[in-house]
Amino acid sequence: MISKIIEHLLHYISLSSDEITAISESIPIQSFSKGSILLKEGEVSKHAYFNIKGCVRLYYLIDGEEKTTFFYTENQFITSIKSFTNRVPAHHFLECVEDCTLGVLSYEAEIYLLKKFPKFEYLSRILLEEELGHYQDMLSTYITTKPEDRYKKLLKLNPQLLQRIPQYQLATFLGVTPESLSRIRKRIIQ
Amino acid sequence: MISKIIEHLLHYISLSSDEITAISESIPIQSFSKGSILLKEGEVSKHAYFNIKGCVRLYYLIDGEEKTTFFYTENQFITSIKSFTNRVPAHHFLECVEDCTLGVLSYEAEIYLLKKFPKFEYLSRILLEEELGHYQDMLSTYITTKPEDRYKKLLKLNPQLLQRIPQYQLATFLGVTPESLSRIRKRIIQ
DNA sequence: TCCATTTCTTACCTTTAGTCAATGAAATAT
DNA sequence: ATATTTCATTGACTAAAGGTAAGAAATGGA
Repeated sequence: MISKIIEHLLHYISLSSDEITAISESIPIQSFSKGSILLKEGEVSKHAYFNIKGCVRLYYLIDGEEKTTFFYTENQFITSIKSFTNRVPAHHFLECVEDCTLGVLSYEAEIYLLKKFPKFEYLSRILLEEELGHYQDMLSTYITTKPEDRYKKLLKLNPQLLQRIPQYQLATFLGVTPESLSRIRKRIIQ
Repeated sequence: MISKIIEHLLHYISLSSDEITAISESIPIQSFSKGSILLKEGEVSKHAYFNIKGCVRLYYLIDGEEKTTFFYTENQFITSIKSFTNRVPAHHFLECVEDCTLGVLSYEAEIYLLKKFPKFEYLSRILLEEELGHYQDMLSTYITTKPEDRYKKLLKLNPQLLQRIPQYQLATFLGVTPESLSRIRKRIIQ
């Protein structure tokens, strides 16, 4: 089977067989069981990941409470960009919410790929532009809507996600406590 | 005087005199008076900007209310990335909060620069990585803190900004109404 | 300088979220 | 299968934010 990663990248760029080989060899595919920690607070992120299957969440540990700020699902790149590119400790955790199949790109492999195939600079730029667009949208959504609206939006645009993650993780992702999300759900149904 | 833009870019990359000339010619410097609208909701963003002097805010018009989601100050790039790169209408406005001096990069000029100097792909990637890092941090801050904490943080880390922008714009940026920000300020002082 | 406009503050009341504790449901492990 | 732990809901109370309206302060022109 042609890798899911290659398939995804072909949406953005054409790839020679050399390039496909290099990518396949540089980004090994690994399985992680539910609950696996990909990155701990205080560690320097050594890998970026491409999510082939499963769900990974990004969370902060603040006063003993986990605050989820992102869920990565199929066909998304998972990067703790500041830690990964600047080699500084991360302030968050990455955890598999489900059993996951991920492409694993080490820092060294990224450097190698970018050096060997300058074309990948273009690809990186395009992917980053897309990712940045998502983040601009998300930040705007946070500033301009209330938790209830964000829940409704998620319910409408991404109902499958709600089936995959526990509600207490969703709650902090929406910016409220689990109790409040429970009340929001109650309010909406009636 | 060497352009502020060149000066800024030299933090990331070395530039030949050819490259400096190309950048200088592709990114003309323009003045905008306070209140100027750089981008309207519904328009396709035709320019990216580099902020040499002044302050530009990004805001949404929602049910007749302006909700500010970003303030761009000196040495920041201003891009409505989704609209600019995908040639689709923006959902927000860009407005000068002060008299501004901006470098203006048209879509065509960006294409030209990237084509003529492949090295700029690298530069773009680095700048985007940095920008994405900021957005990841901001999103996290929004999810994990309350408005009062965000105000205190801004007061500590960027007190000058508070002197430059009206409080009702700051309020929506913090995710509250102007009245609530007024109450937060009162709470803190006492 | 004065007037008009804009911005900020305050008061009152309503709505929503946070906190803490208890209970019930669901998932997990042995 | 049962026991244990984890998760979701609910209630009672507290804290914070929203809505509305009025007035004070600041700003900007003419």
